[in-house]
Amino acid sequence: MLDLKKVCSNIEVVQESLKKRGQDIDISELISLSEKRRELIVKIQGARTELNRINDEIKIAVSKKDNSLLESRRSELKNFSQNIKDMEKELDKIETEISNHLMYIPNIPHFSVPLGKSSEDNQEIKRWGKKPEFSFEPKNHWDIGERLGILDFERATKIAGTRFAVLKGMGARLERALIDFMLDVHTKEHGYTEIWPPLMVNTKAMTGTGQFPKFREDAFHIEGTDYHLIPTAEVPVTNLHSDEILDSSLLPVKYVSYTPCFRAEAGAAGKDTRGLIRQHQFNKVELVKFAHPKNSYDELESLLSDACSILEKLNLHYRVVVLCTGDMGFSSAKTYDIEVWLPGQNTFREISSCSNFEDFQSRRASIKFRENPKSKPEFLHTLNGSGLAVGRTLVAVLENYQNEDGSVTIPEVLRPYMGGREIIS
RNA sequence: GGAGAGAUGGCUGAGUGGUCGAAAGCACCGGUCUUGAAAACCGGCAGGGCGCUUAGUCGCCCUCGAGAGUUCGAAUCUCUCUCUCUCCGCCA
Repeated sequence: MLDLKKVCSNIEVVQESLKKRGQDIDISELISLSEKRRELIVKIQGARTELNRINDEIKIAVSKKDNSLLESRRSELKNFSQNIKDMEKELDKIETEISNHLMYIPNIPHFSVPLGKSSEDNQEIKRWGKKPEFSFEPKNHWDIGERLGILDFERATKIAGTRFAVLKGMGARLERALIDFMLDVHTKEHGYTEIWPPLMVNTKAMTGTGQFPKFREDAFHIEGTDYHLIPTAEVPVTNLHSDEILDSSLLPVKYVSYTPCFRAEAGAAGKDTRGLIRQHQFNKVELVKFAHPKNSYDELESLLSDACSILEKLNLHYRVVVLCTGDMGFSSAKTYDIEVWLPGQNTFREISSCSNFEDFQSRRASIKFRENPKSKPEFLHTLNGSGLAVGRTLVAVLENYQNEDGSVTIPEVLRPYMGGREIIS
């Protein structure tokens, strides 16, 4: 959520930034609502001052037992206070409308974000490692996995439906190994604190991080409750500190959280229907930071490098792109995507997305910090990034480490997590 | 699921219709004292919004879990909701 005051005093900047995102939102109504709000508040405050003054007279009348004065004031005030209540109802209506507007306005892109319309305009800023060379035609992960008996899509369909998978034997073990490996790296080498949160959250939490109200359709909802399956650990972990004021000496707060993620994938019909790439349920290790506004972009760079380190340890070829203004997520001010090389599909695929939300989420969820004990609380900056998407990492391992005979070599760093095993065959 | 109790500032906790945005204690911050620290003493210390001819050690307004109601006036009375705790039952 943007700051109403800032929107009103920087109308052009906001309108311009919406255009950059390819959004055609007219904010003139919001501006006039804001004007109305201010006028009404001034009126109500004046009336209340008067009301409080007359009430003080009544107190005196009561203490002096002056009943005639008391009676005359009473009838006078009854209408007066009703009038105030009516104005307050009107104000409430206006404020609801204002928030309805603000909740649907995306974040303003950081000045360093390249201008563009779609993923075509994203800019590659880094490339690490080399494409692996094969003396044979590399296969898709679903072919590799099904032949090894470690991936089963058909039976998953039977018990749930499309966009689900069953991992079996060494497949399930590899998934678990990846989770464990990632958590160990981030907690032991990068200083993140591990969090195991609820996998279902309420509407308030979903609104705090920006999923709701605009993207309600993307989440699974438990009927008859206010519980929603989390689409990412970002939601519970960021909201961990909602309605809190943190001491600035604690910043940055760094959390890592492995959770399953649930996405309805509404609007993705026909996309990535085969394989593990796009599932209704997948595992992800998520990095979340609460940072001081003055260095949140440095924190974004280190978050990105923390995520990249996992791919480097696994020796997987990848590139990093900066998302352009038109391709960025709703809440983000700047996003890097990490894309891993998938030889079976002869392409780079997103495996992590690292964003700085600045104060967009912290304003919604009310997460503040205090510079020193005497200063006013300010909104801090929130960041997060996948470190990494586990299912897609498993895909990358299968496709990059496949052998001609259909077996898959286990990357060295994972072997301790696989009981010392070197190969899946 | 059944029965009961409760929700007040960073924390503990007083407050049952007006002078209460709120006692007291703890924590924290500043000061006096001290070679330094502690103790003691003094002072400060909730969040949000609006205004301004003086942008301030400024003025005003709101907020005692949330919402609605009674009343001239609600932390205090009534109703609804949410959450927490205790006991019993059930259960991974």
